[in-house]
Amino acid sequence: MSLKHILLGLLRQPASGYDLKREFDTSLAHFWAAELSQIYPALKQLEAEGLIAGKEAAPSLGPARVIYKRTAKGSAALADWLAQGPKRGAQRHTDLAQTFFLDALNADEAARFVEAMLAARREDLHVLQKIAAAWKRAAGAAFPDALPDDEFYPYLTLEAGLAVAAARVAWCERALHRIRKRRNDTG
Amino acid sequence: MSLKHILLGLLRQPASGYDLKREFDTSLAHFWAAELSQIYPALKQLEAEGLIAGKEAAPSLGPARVIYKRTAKGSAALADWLAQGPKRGAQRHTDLAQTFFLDALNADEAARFVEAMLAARREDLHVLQKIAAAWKRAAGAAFPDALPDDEFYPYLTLEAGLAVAAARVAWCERALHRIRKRRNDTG
DNA sequence: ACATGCATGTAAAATGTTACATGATTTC
DNA sequence: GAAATCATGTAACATTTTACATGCATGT
Repeated sequence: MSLKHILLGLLRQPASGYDLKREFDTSLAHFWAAELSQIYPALKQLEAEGLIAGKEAAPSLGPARVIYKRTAKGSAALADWLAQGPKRGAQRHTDLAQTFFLDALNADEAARFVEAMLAARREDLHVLQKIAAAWKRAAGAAFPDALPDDEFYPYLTLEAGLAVAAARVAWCERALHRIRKRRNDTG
Repeated sequence: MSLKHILLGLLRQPASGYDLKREFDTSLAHFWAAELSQIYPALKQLEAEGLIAGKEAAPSLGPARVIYKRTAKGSAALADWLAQGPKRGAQRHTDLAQTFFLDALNADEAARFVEAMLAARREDLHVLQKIAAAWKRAAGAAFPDALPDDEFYPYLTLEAGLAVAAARVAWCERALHRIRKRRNDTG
C-alpha cells in the first residue's frame, strides 16, 4: 500500500496526523491526495507493525496531539520500497474521459467544455507556479542544485507537476483551436 | 461513478463486457483502466437503471455473449454528465511519491531509480506514438481535422496522453542530469 | 454567540484489485 | 494434446470517499 509508505517517508520528522494532512495538501497535492479518515487508521497500522512510534504530546493548550516518528525498522521498510524501483500509479483522468465522448454534445457545448477545462488546467499550473516561485525566493543563487537532498528531491517532483500541468494547458489550447476551426469549417 | 458513465459512452456501439475491456486496454489506457471484474457488475447496474439494454447473442459458434446497447435514457444520462463540466480525477503517481523520498538512498541508487523511471516513461511515450502513427496512416491528408466527431474527440485525448508522456520523459532527463551533476559536485 | 481552525477519530458506502471458477474455441 | 484467447462471472480483499461525532481554542 503506497499511502503507508508515503506516511513512512514523511515521518522522518515527528508529526501528528493533522500535520501530515497539511503536508499532503500543500507539498504532495500534485501527485497524491489523502483524507484524514484514511491517515489516522494508516498511522495506527504502521504503529502496530512497529514501523513508526507514537507519543501523546501533553497539551498545555489546545487539544491533545499524537506525535509519530519513524523507527529504524520503518526506515528499512522505506528503503526497501524505493529499492523495488519505480512503481506505476493508476491514473484516472475524468476530464479526458469526458472529452473522449464530446461528440455527444453539439459544437458550441463541446467548445465550452474545453474552455472550462483550459481554465481549470491554467489554475492548476498557476498554483504550482506560485509554490515554485516561493521556493525559489527562499533559496539562494544555485537553485535548485544547491538544495540539500531532502529538499532537492521534493522540488524535483514539483517540477514534474509543473511540466505536466504546462503540457496539459498547451494541449487544451491546441484542442480549442481545432474545435473552433472545425465549427467554422462545417457550420 | 465515472466508470459507469464511461461504459455508457462506449455503448453507443453495441458491445459485450469483453469487447469493452478490450477498448479500455487499447483506446482508453492513457487515462483510465478497468478490470473485467469491475465491468460486468457495472453493466448489470446500468441495465437495472434502464440506461443500457442487454441481449443474449445466440452463439452459433463459441461461448455465449451478452451484447449491451445504450438506451435513450442512457444517452440523456451521458449528456447530463458532460453538461456538468470537466471533473477532476484523482491522480496517484506512485513513482513521484517515491522520488519525493529519494534522499533515503545514496546518490548512485537514486540515479539508478531515475534511470529506471526514464526508461518506463519512454516506453509509455513509445506505445502512444505507435498508436498515433497507425491512426495517422489510416486517415487521409487533413488529419486529424477531417475526422468525424466520434473519432476526432478520442484522438484529442490521445494527443493529451502524448503531450503528458513527452513532458514526463523530458522531466526525467532533466532530473537525471541534475542528479548526476550533484554527484560530481559533492563527491 | 458564531464561525473558523485545530485535533482525533468511527462508520458506512463506494470503488478497485486480485484470486478463483467455469467452459468453449482456436492456434501451435 | 497444450496453450492461448474468448467469454462471463463470483468472492475476498484492499483502498478511498463521504458522512458523522466530539471537543477545545481563537477571532469577530
